[in-house]
Amino acid sequence: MYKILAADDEKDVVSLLKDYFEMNDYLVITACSGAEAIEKTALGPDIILLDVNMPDGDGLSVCRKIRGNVSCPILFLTARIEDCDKIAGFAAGGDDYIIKPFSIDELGARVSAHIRRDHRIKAQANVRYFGNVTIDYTGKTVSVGEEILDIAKKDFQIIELLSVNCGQVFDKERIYERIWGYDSQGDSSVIAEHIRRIRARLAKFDEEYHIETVWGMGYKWKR
Amino acid sequence: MYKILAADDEKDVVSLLKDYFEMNDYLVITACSGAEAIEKTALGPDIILLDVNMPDGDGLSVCRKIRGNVSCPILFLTARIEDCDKIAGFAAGGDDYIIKPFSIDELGARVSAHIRRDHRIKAQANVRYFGNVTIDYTGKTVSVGEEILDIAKKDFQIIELLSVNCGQVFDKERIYERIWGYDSQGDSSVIAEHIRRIRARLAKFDEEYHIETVWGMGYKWKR
DNA sequence: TATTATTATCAACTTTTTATCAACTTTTTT
DNA sequence: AAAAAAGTTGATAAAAAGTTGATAATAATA
Repeated sequence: MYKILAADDEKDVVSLLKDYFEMNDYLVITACSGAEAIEKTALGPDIILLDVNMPDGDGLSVCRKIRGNVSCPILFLTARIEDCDKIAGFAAGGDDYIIKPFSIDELGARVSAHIRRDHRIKAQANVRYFGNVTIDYTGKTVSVGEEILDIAKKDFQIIELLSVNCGQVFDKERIYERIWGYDSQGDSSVIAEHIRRIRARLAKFDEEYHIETVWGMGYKWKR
Repeated sequence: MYKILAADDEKDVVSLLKDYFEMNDYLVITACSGAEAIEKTALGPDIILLDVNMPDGDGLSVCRKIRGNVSCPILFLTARIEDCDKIAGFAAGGDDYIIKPFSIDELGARVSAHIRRDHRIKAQANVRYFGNVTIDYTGKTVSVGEEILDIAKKDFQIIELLSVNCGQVFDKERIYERIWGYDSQGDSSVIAEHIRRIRARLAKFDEEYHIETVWGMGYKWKR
């Protein structure tokens, strides 16, 4: 299930987008201001629909901050053709824009195309090596030396989150948000348990721990 | 404007790459041998396209020298599928490979994806250096030389507050407000104790004090 | 120099956070 | 439907962090 972050200050537009995409099995995160949009990038959307003219701050500075947080494609929504040049100048490789009023199906088609393209690109070159441990993000496997470990889905997701952002500390709430979804209310012991199992699996073949506890702050992946 | 270093002994390939990427607003640096490629890493490319089978020296030793010079992603070009394993074994985190013959647009897409990803990662790494002391605000670590110190949460928060606002004096109440929160009622000896522990940890490996007492006023971080 | 206010140090103590385990529920596979 | 695997929960143990108060040391001031 793909996550869409839809940011627009017009409530009508947001709710239209929400209804439409939820009907099509997307998970929709909404934001009604630039600031809110920037915050919610933390939830790791697969694509961002972004109105370029929101009241707080000028559009492009919001974009720039968002670009700093995520690498997913951004689809800019604009009511003014004049903005297109500015957008084009700003947009990164995978980005695109659409002019209001737009056909919702047209938007839907583009969204799905962009997500697929982005995932395809990201699916390439998708193994990393951490000492003895090899993680294949495409094949969803973790191996120590020649040995391929049995890693359950949630466990793999945690490994993925931490190892991709190697060295960065994630507290339990953050982990919960990213993997279970932002609205679930996390029990910290759930994560502790998953971490324990991951460590147990890794330790069986590798003396390295890889997931390090940072007391009071969370966990991080060590290479 | 991004810099690409394109290294291949086949002139045709090099000029194809040069034309294509210059058309797409990249600055292209070319090299026709391993030695030349190593030299030109000094120009600080954002990505390196590297043919693994160049005549001078074996491919991987060239790679290794390049890796020693730069931290940007390397995209290996290879004509032989057999090489892929070797490459995979050598490649660092952000690297990738593509097999000849390749679609130039596919290559273009990957190059742009890799550059963006690499820049994003580098922008995230949030470290500062104070003499011997390195503070990683993302990884929540403080190190003196090679030695990573154990710093507890509150201690780290104090270090963070002071070092980010290096040179500025914070009295104890201010520190309390910022770290414990406005409503908590601070005991000055609590902070004194934390400061003591921080100093003890730093002093173990570094003669520098870094946290300076300003009599009657508070504490400040000295670089 | 004596006095006072401020800061430093230490060790005992309390609280918070994490680890571990076993039982249980849910989901997936056979 | 049964079996197996994955995921969740709560109780308890263990570890680490945080706090406190008594006392010593230090700097500023009279």
